[in-house]
Amino acid sequence: MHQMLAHAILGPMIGGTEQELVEEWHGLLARHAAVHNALEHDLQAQHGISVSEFEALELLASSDHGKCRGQDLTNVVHLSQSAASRLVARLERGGLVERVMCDLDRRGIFVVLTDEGHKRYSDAKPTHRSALARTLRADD
Amino acid sequence: MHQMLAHAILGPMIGGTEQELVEEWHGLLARHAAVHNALEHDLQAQHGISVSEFEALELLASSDHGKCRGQDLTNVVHLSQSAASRLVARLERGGLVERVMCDLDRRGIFVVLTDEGHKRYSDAKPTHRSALARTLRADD
DNA sequence: ACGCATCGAATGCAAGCGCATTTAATCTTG
DNA sequence: CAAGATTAAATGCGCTTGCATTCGATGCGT
Repeated sequence: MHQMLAHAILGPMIGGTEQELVEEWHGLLARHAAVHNALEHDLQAQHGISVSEFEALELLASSDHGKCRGQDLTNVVHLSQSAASRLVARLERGGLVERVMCDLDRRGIFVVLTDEGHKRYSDAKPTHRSALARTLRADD
Repeated sequence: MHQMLAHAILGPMIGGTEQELVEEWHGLLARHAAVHNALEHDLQAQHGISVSEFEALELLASSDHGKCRGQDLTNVVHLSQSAASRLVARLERGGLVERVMCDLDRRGIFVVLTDEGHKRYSDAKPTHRSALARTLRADD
């Protein structure tokens, strides 16, 4: 309560009032939810893929030969290792990706973008960018 | 590809290069994941509540008489209506909250913070703020 | 006052998530 | 070189989520 007064009287202090931290966090939450929901809806409706799946495809498309190690995917998608594993399994089931054995380290795998996967990514990209442009700057 | 060159040669243009939108989105994703994971871990480990549950308790604690309409909760937690309903059910099961009939509009409910609920919120609050302070400014 | 659209909330259901564990391959150390 | 530690990935499990639907209550137009 008196924190709101301090803010009103002294103006926004750029340091790190508890009040300010909470406001920044709520802003981050709202912003994230808005963009994520829009992306999820548009990508799902128009191309049948989720946000995480798109991020995975994007990493692959920007990689050499459309291939990358399974672990690199895990780092990118902000998901647990198990969830990332199942994400690859889904993409494979959908024919967007293939899993190939890694010769040098036979524990690991390579995830490789198929032609169909590359096409789906290219198709989805404008939808993705458009949703970003619409929602990322909408509420400033 | 030429987008990266444009960025390197012309410098960051503050308008809305596609490249810039994507970078801003990835930053938002990373930031959200970092803070959310830390909050979720700390709140769960030390107080047995999730981030959404904490947000709900915080709304209630800041409301008059610790009561608010079910729909107000839905708006705050960035969850679907059904998920919010189950969230209240969980909180009720845990004894942190009670559902009471709303007399004026008997479709709706009031969600009321119990004494135990208020205590759990007060206990969790420092943990929450501490995690925010640690993660929200950590990676600038 | 009646019937119909709308609203607030709850619930069946399938899918996705994280945690913990498992399996197999690789690295380390004595 | 053998045994234990470590790593990459997959999987069983319980929980949470969103979508679609349902149910009762309310508001509105005629």
